[in-house]
Amino acid sequence: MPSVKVRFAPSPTGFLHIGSARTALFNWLFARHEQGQFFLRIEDTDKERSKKEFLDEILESLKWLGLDWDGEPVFQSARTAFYRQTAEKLIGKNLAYPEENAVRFRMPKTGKVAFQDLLHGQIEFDLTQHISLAEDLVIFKSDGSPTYNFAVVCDDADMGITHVIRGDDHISNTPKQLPLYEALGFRPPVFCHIPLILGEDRSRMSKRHGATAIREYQEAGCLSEALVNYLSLLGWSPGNNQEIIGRDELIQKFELRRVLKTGAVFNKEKLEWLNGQYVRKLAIPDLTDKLVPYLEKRGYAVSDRAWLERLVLLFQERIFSLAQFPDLAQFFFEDKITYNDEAAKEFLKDGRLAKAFESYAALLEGLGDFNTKTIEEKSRTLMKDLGMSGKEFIHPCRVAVTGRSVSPGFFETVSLLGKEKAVERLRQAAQFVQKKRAEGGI
RNA sequence: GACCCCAUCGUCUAGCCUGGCUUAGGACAUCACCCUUUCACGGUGAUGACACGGGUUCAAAUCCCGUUGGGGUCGCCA
Repeated sequence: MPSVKVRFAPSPTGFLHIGSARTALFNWLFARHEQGQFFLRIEDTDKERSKKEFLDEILESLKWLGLDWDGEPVFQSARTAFYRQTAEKLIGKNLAYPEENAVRFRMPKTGKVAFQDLLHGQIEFDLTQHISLAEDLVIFKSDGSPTYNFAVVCDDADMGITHVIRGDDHISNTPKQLPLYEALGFRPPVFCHIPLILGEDRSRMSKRHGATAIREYQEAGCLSEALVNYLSLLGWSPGNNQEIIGRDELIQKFELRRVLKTGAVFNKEKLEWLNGQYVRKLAIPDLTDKLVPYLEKRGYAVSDRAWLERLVLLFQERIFSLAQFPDLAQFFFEDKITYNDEAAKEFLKDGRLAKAFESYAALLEGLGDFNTKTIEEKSRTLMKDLGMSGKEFIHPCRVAVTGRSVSPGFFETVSLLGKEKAVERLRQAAQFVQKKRAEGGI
């Protein structure tokens, strides 16, 4: 039993597309599960459209996803001589011929081309009925470079690829490639055509459906393990009801035969949910490390690591992506806060507030220990003295201190914000409500 | 249009290969309730699907055929 050899063959004519990434993932998972090899082949025969920066981004995205490849990537642009020699052989046997500087392969004109697809079973094409198969296939362009279908066959054979796992949009390329294998005397690999990732309207996922570049997901604060988990569940499942599966477990459980034949619609909400699950599982120091770049991007520099980790702990349960963090925690970093209109309207209209804020500011100012427990105890005593309920007191105070109606636990927030800021903001709020009342209410 | 592929809740899916154990299971989303100082997390519950029509069979989501629907491909792009 020869060991499994698969490949992922991107063209550096764009970023790593989410659909391509899933194809790469299935190849990688299959190779690792079978303890085979996963190669990278760069299909850069299109001189016009191939760009170095695209290549760099694709490689970077693959690394980020954790899809490590074996050996060095093979570049088709460096193998023109090999393709040319192979084409010469065909010409020598009169199986191909030059025509206006291009070379065409004599396609068989009658009969059928059939193959066993690992997922679909027998697939066959009647050569007399399929329009695109009627013409002789161009294998070398007049600019001297090989065509896709030719280079693919030469390389897959030369690299000893045992399984070609690719999108099912390639099914129609297979009957063009098979006669080439035969003419060249190569044994064809096992083909496995997997379904595409679809957009909401069930057409192949593209930019108009939303983010398609892996990099965009990375930048939006998606965790790579969550994306890998999500992508693996698009068109495949372990067979039980398991939703959370890490990389190692994926490798262990992945079976090509369990891949579905139906295209799957990409669902952003479920990805977010899954990402949230992974965020929740992270150790605080790790999560903090991952969050720091997002803070820096916003210009929020934090020198007190211990404080930051306490803050991260407060938000770990409520963020779905890393990029949300600076927004949700904004009031911890900005000196000045502005009141959210709706929040102010709803929670800053109680006539007792000016006095309550003043008293509360004074109380906090006098506190020795500024920990959550002490703050909560003293705060509750104050509420009682003021004759206010928890809701009547806490909601307005939250708006006073954070500017919004949503935040982590109030007492934790006050504690972490620190005495100085909390007191200052409460006094400002006292002035604010007084002024508003003088003007005739909010 | 021709050729090819596909068809279970709105979405991702289990079950289909090896027909009965299925009043079709889980997850996301939605709704309700619980927890609670808000949001979120967590918990409980609800709504919700075998595209249709023929066969085969004692029995079909599961096998076969057709219809319909959707998608993909028809380049000297990859």
